[in-house]
Amino acid sequence: MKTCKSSHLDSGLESDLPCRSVVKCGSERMENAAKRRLAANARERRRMQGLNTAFDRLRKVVPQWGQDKKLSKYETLQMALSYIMALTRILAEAERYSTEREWIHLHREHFHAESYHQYVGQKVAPDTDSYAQLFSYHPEHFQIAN
DNA sequence: TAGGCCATCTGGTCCT
DNA sequence: AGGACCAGATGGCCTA
Repeated sequence: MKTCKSSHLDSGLESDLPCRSVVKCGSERMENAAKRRLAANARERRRMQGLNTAFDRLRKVVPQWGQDKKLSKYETLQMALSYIMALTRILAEAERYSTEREWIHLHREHFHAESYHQYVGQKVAPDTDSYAQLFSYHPEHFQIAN
């Protein structure tokens, strides 16, 4: 990379250039470089903050297994992956067993009786055990998918 | 105190 | 040229 100093010395035209002295030109360049660096740092900070906001939003829609500690970024991604796959599976099942009666009957066969009653009677969110049956990711013992 | 997680800085690369 | 994205380095904080 050519420096300001060397280009000025190479040209030999000092009086017509905006930087009258080599020292001033060098310091201005360094000042500009520092400014650009600071601006880039700020942009990078904003970018990472945006990324973290997205992770927070993802954490809110992904099951947490009643954990008081929030999921790490890696765990959040793994959980989201499993969650999406589970929901996809449920949708596929629902399509296959087209009527609601058949679909509920299917789940009575697959879930504990108490989960079934919760689902049918109260329409409340299933407990975490039922979730655990639905999809494979569990924070304590997940494996890297490959 | 070691290990995990995270934020930030930084230089490189790619894209517009 | 400047911005976005990425990966490596570094240091701080927290927990077992």
